[in-house]
Amino acid sequence: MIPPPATRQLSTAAERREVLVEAAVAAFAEHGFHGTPTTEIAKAAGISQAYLFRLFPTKSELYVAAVDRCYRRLGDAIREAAEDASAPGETALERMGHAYAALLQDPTTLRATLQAFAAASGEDLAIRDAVRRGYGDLIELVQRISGAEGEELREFVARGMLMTVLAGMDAPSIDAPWARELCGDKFDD
Amino acid sequence: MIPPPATRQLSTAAERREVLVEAAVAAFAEHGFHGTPTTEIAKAAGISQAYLFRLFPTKSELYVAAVDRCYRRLGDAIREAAEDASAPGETALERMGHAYAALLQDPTTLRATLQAFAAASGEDLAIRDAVRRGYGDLIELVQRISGAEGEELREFVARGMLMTVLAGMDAPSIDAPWARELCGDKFDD
DNA sequence: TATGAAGATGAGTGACCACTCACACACCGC
DNA sequence: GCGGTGTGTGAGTGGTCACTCATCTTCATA
Repeated sequence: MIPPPATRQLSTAAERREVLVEAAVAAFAEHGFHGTPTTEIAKAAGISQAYLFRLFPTKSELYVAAVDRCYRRLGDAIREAAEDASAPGETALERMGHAYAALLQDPTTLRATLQAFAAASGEDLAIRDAVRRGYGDLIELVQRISGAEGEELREFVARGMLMTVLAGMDAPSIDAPWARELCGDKFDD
Repeated sequence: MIPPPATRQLSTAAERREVLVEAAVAAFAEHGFHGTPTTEIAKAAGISQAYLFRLFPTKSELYVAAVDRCYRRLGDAIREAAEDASAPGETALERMGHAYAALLQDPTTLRATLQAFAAASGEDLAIRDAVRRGYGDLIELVQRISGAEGEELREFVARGMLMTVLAGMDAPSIDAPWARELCGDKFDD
C-alpha cells in the first residue's frame, strides 16, 4: 500500500555539506566565529547538530569551508562582471569595481568579509590561511583580467577596502561631513 | 607594630576603570567581543569578575569603552606625529601616513581595529555607534590637520584601510606575487 | 572613634556551548 | 531478501559563560 519513493529520501553527504556550508556563511557573517553556536547553523541547515559534527569534525573546519565558499562566490561574481560586455564603454577594472560595490549591498557578503578579516588576524592558522588564500586568489583574478599592476592595482584594491569598511558601519547613512566626504560619489555610480 | 600605609590601599573607581579598560582593549583585540570572557579581562586587570560588573554593568558597555579608548590612542598618536617637525621635508599627510603604518606594527592596535570593524557591522547599535564615532573623529582629525579633502583624502584613507587589512593577515610574510605587489614599497618607507 | 559611603570579592546560578555516543533507518549490490 | 555501508539523530557531558548577591574591608569625616 505504501508506494516506494520515486526518489531517494536521504541526501548524499556532499549535498548536505553544500547546504550546511551555505547556512554557515550566513550565520558566521551575522555574529562571527565565536558568536555563532553550531546549534544555530545546524538548525538553519535543517540537520541535527550531531550530524554537523560528522560532516565537519570541528567548528573551525566548518568556518574554513565557509570562508572558502564566500571568496569563491566573490570571485565568480567579479569574473562574470568583467566578462560581461553589456557596458562597452567601461574598462574591465571599472566593471569589476561596480560589481564589487554591488556585492557589498548584500549584508551577508559584507559582514562575512569583515568577519573574515578579523578572524584572519587571530591565532587559528587554518582560518588565517583560508582568508589569505581567498583574498589572494581574488587579487590575482583582478590582476589577470584587468592587466592592472603596481600603483593602479594597489589603488583599486585600496578603494575596495575603504568601501567595505564604510559599508560595514553603514557610513552612507551617517549625517556628518566626514561620512559624506568619504562615501562621496563613488558609491552610486 | 603594623605601620599604617603611607598611601591609600584601595584605588578609586576611576583608577580601576582606567586599568580595566586598558586590559579590555588588549583582550578584545586578541579574540574579539564574543571570543573574550570577562573573567580573562578581570584577571588581566587584577580585579575580580564581580567588581568588573560593578564598574561596567554589561560586557557590551565595557567593549564600547575599549573602542573609545583605542580610537583615542590612535588619534593622539596621529596628531602627535603630524605636529612633529623633525622631518621638515614631509607634508602633514605624509607624516600621518607613516605614523599610522607604525601603529599597525603593534598587534594589539591592529587587531583591535579589525575587530572593531567586524563588530560595527553587527547588531549591537551601541558598539556600531562607538566605532562610527571613533572612526569619524579620526577622519576629521586628518582632514583638519592636513587640509586634504575630496579625492586626496579618500585616497589617503583608502590606502590606510588596505594597509590595515594586509597587516591583519600578515601579508608581508606571504611568499606570493600578489602579496609582494600589494605590500609593495609602501610598507617600509 | 563612631558611622556611613565606597571599594572589593567568594561563591554561586542558570543558561549555553562544542563535541560525543549509542543507536536507528535508508539504500544498494548481490 | 539480506548484509554491509552510508545517512541521520536523541540524549547527553563536562566545561564555560555573563551576570548576581550577600558580605567584608577600607577610608574619610564629624
